[in-house]
Amino acid sequence: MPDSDYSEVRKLHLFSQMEDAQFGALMRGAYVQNFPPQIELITEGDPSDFLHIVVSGAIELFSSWNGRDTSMATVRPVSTFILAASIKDAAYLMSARTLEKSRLVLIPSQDVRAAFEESSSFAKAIVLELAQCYRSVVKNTKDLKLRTSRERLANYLLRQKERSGSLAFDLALEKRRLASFLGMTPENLSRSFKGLEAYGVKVTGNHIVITDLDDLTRFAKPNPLIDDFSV
Amino acid sequence: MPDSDYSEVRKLHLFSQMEDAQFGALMRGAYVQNFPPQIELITEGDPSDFLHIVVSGAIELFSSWNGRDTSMATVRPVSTFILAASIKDAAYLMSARTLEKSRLVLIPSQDVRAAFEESSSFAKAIVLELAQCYRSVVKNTKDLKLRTSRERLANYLLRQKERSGSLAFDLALEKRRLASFLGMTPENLSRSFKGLEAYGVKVTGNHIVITDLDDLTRFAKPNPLIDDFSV
DNA sequence: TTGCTTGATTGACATTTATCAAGCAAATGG
DNA sequence: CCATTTGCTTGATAAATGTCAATCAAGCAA
Repeated sequence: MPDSDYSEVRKLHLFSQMEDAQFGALMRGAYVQNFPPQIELITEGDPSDFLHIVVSGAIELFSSWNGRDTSMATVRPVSTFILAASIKDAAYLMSARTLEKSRLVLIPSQDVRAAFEESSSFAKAIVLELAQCYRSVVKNTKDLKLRTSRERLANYLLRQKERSGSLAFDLALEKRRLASFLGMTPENLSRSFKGLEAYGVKVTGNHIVITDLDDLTRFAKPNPLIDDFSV
Repeated sequence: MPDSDYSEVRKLHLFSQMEDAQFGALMRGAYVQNFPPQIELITEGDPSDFLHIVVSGAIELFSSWNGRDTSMATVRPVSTFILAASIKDAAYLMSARTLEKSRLVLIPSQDVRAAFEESSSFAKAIVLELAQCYRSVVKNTKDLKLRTSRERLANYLLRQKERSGSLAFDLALEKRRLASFLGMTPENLSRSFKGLEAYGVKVTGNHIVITDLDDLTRFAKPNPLIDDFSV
C-alpha cells in the first residue's frame, strides 16, 4: 500500500490509537483499489467481506425495496463505511456505488474482527465510532418523522452553510440524489427550493446563496438534537 | 439490589461475559427504582447521567420538535436503553417515559465508561450491542423511506405474528402509539387497518387475526433486510 | 347506576407529496 | 458546429396523508 494511503487511514479516529503492530497487520491484509464512477461496490444482502475506507472520491449508500430505492448517505474521504456489518459478520443492509472515480482501501472483515478481539484500543475506538453512527441515524429518523420535506431541505441548507462556513456554497450532491436523501422526489425538491426563496434562499444551478439567514433560520428551526452531527 | 434484579441484569448480553468483579462494581453503584405510569424519566437534550435498564414494565422512547412529537421505540424487559449517549457522554437524543408501572436499574454513566475502559469483555459486548442498535435504526429508516404507511403497518403485523408465533395476537401498543411509531396519525392508522381487511386482516379492538397469511404477505412483501431485527 | 373521561373511529375537507408529461438548458460527443 | 443526452423544472393531475369535528364505545369514578 502506498505510504500516503497508509498514513491517511492511520489518521482516522478508528485507527489512530491502535498499536503499531496491530495496525500494520490490518494493513498488510488490505487491498487498495481504484474504481470508475457509477460502479456498484456492494449489494445489500451480500455477506460483508470487507470493511471499506474511502480515500478519495465519493460513495453513495442506498437501499432498495419493491422496485423503489432511496439514497441513505454519501460517504466522503477519509471515512469508513459498513463497520457494523463487518463487526457482526452480518449481511450488508445498504448497497454502495461510486459517485465519482474513487480510491478505496478494503480490509477483510475477518481481520477487522480479529483485531477487535486482540486490541482493546481498537475495540474502544469502534465503540465510539458505532455510537456516533447510531446517533447520526437516530437524528436522521427524527428529521424524517418530525419535519415536512421543505423543512428538511431548509435545515439541510443550514447544515451545509455551517460546513462551508459561508452563506454561499455549492451543493455537494446532484439535486436528484439530494431529493432522494431527503426523502422526496426531484420534482418536489425543485418546488421546495422555490418555496424557500421567500425565506431568503437563492438557487442558481448548484450554487446556493442564503440572503436572509435570520428568516431562513426562523423557518427551519434547526435543533442540535437533529442537526448537529458532531454531538 | 435484590438478587432477582441482579441476576436478570447479569443475563443480558451486555453483561453476561463481564468479569464478576467488574459487574459487581457496576451494580454496587447502581440504583433500583420503581416508577408509576406516564412518568417522564428522561428529557432529550439533558446530559446522560445514567444507563437505564428496564427490569419490568414498558418504556417509550420519543422525540419532539417544534410542537410535534413522535414515538421512536418501545423498550421492554429486560433491556438497556440510551447506551450510546452514556458511552459518548453526550446529551440524550430521545426522551423516555413509562407506559406502565415500571422497575428500572440505573447505572451512573461514568461507571459505565469506567467499566468500558477497564473491561475488554465489556467493551466487546458494547460493540456488538451498538452494532445491533445501529442496524435496527437503519432498518427503520428503510421502512420509513421505502414504504407507504399501509405497507409499514402490514409488515409490522407480520413481524408481530412472528414474535407471537401465532396468526392471532394482541397489539402490544395502544393504537395511537403504534400510529406514531409507524409515522402516521391515529386516523390514518384506523383507515390503514380498514384497507388491510381486503388482504385478510381482522381487527377487533386490540386483537388481530390474520385470516389470509399468503395474501397479506403478497401485499406486504416483507424483507429480512428491513424486517428481521435479529440479523 | 350515571356521568365522565379517554381512545378509537368516521366523514368531510385541506395539505402534502407523488406521478406523468412536456419543455428547457447545460453538458457531451461526434 | 450540431445533435443528443441528461438532469432539472414546470404544469396538470392524482394519490397519500393530515386536520378538524363529531360520534361512538369502553373503562373508570362518584
